[in-house]
Amino acid sequence: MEESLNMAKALADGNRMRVVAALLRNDELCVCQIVEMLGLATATVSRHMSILQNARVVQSRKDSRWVFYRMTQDFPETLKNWLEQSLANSRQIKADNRQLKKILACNRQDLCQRQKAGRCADKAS
Amino acid sequence: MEESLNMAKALADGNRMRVVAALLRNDELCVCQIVEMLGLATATVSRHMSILQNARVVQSRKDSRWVFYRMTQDFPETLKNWLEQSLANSRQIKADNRQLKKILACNRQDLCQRQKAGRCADKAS
DNA sequence: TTGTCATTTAGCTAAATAACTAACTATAAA
DNA sequence: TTTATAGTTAGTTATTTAGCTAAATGACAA
Repeated sequence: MEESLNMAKALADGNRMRVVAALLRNDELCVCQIVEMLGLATATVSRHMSILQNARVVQSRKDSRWVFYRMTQDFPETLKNWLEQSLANSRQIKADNRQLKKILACNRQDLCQRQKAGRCADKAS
Repeated sequence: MEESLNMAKALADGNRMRVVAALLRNDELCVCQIVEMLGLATATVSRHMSILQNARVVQSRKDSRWVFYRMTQDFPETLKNWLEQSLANSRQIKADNRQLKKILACNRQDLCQRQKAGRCADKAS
């Protein structure tokens, strides 16, 4: 039960659920992009991502200074189906997807640097 | 997202997950039977059940003094599938199922009365 | 090497949660 | 109507968790 329980716990947080929803649509996201989407401190996001990773919901790949996260390959199809169905009509998730489009259009380096003050997405709009 | 999140939170507790696993196999269980299975105080179990009910995971039916819980009809099939698959090999869940057989063989009234001291399942073994 | 940048880890605080006991509600039996 | 019984609700306490800032790590650039 421990594994399933960890997975349920990993999903039982609004911010982590938003990240998972985003990764179900977006293949791969960089920490700074997730930070931008959630509007939380980088350290907080990092901690969320490590919870998701420990639960084997996501996996990470390091590319020079950036860390990218994606869903694990063995994330249960059944759970994926549930999330896709149940989140399809969520205002929050729809808004996140819209914002992500803007975020993905930004230069990552600029994004990271602006996370000490302004917002890329704001600038892009 | 709120609904899905509440459902995930409802499942993100070991004791509640055990109850759900039990209800996936047992159609309907009385509070005192769940108390016996989990080995927690009645009040604690009652609170867990109300969390599951608020999340629309379970529903209740009152029969004179007893309250029976079962899965809601609209509990997502996808989630049910995930739980069945991922919990199939859990030691804990298997042990619970074995114990439930003994519990279901007990007289409910005796069970309730003995919950102030001994254990029906112990007596039955 | 030294400095810079993206992320993680550590340490702290405030809020949420699970457990218990005790008090309450509702049903049924005496 | 009183008394007993099965569950729920309230109130308390201890643990867990999410958030922050600041310090540490690891990779690249000068």
